[in-house]
Amino acid sequence: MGHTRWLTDEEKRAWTAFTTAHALLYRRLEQRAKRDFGLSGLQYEILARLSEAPNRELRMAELAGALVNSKSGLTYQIGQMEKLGLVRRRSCPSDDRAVFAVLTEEGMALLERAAPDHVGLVRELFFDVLTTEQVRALADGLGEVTRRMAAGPGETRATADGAACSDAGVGAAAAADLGA
Amino acid sequence: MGHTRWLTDEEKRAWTAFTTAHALLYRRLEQRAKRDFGLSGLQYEILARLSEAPNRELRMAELAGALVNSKSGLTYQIGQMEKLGLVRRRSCPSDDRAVFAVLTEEGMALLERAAPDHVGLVRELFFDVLTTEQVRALADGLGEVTRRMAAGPGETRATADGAACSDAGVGAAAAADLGA
DNA sequence: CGGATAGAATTCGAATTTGAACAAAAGGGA
DNA sequence: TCCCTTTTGTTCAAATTCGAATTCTATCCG
Repeated sequence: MGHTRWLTDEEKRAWTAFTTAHALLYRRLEQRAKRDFGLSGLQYEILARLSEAPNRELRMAELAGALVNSKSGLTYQIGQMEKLGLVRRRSCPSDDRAVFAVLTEEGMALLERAAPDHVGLVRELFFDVLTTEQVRALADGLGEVTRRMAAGPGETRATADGAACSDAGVGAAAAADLGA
Repeated sequence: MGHTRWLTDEEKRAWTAFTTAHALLYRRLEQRAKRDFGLSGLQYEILARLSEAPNRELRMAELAGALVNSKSGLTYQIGQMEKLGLVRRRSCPSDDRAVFAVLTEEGMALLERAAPDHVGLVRELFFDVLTTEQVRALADGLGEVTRRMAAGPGETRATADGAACSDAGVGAAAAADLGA
């Protein structure tokens, strides 16, 4: 309704920094991962997410939600990675509609090789530049932004479901933090 | 060299929040702009950047640098937008290699219609959720991150050049802040 | 049970993005 | 002036992404 409240100079500065920093960082990370390990940015993220998931596996929809990617896009990428042997598909016994993407040993091995570089770059370009207060502000502020958006509408809503369809108690409680 | 310094829990939280918040925000903004005005996210950004530039025009390379996009990608998009009449190309008299992308009246008019929604959404989803301290931390911290990355290596380096090739003193000193 | 509705993933064609190769022009010495 | 290197923007094919169907399954309710 009422007229628009435009951004103040500082808000504008913050917004530009936010979007630009993200774009530059993502580009750098992707270039590195591609050059040294043949991984696209999305592929790295997929490996990382799966490595942290309970059985190193996630349902397609959950994974898509976590990555904020379209379902069809994920179908495509998982297909590519399956060809490469980094991931395999497993269908769910109790729900024939569901499909799990499972990290293979090869996939895990590749992630373990790629992660140090990735994390090193993130540290160098991001965390080494920020103060602890700034890091906390980011975690808190952007965490809240994320939480609200995830709750509200939008195509990308988590499926909730939880730990149904579990394959077996293979243990392997998650993995080291190769996520970032 | 030395072994990797992995991320602390808080760093991890910050990094996830940073990437996820950006992805969710971008998606929302793009959906809106597309649905209501037929503009992709990149197209909106192009309009916004041009509207703020000295003569409502920028050289292709400068624009690509500012948007953190590839040159070829920009060529394509400017082509599309030229078809739509939102932008036109102007070549530079003093340097035959250079090409300016110029915002047309139509383009400016469309931006003026789209900007209130865009900014409104940014405010609602982002700034209304953050405290002033958090906004400052973002602006300062991520601003510094950006500055360092822009300085260092990477395909996306600004061309510096400045205000050569100016067409004429058409005035129209920039425009309102439709940027964000 | 039967039928309607919703959910999960994939398919498919169109649009976009990417990166390498290219053409054209500027700039910089010898 | 004549090369040689750099800068600019475009072109092109291949890879990726997007979104609207499509298919198949589950779930709910009478």
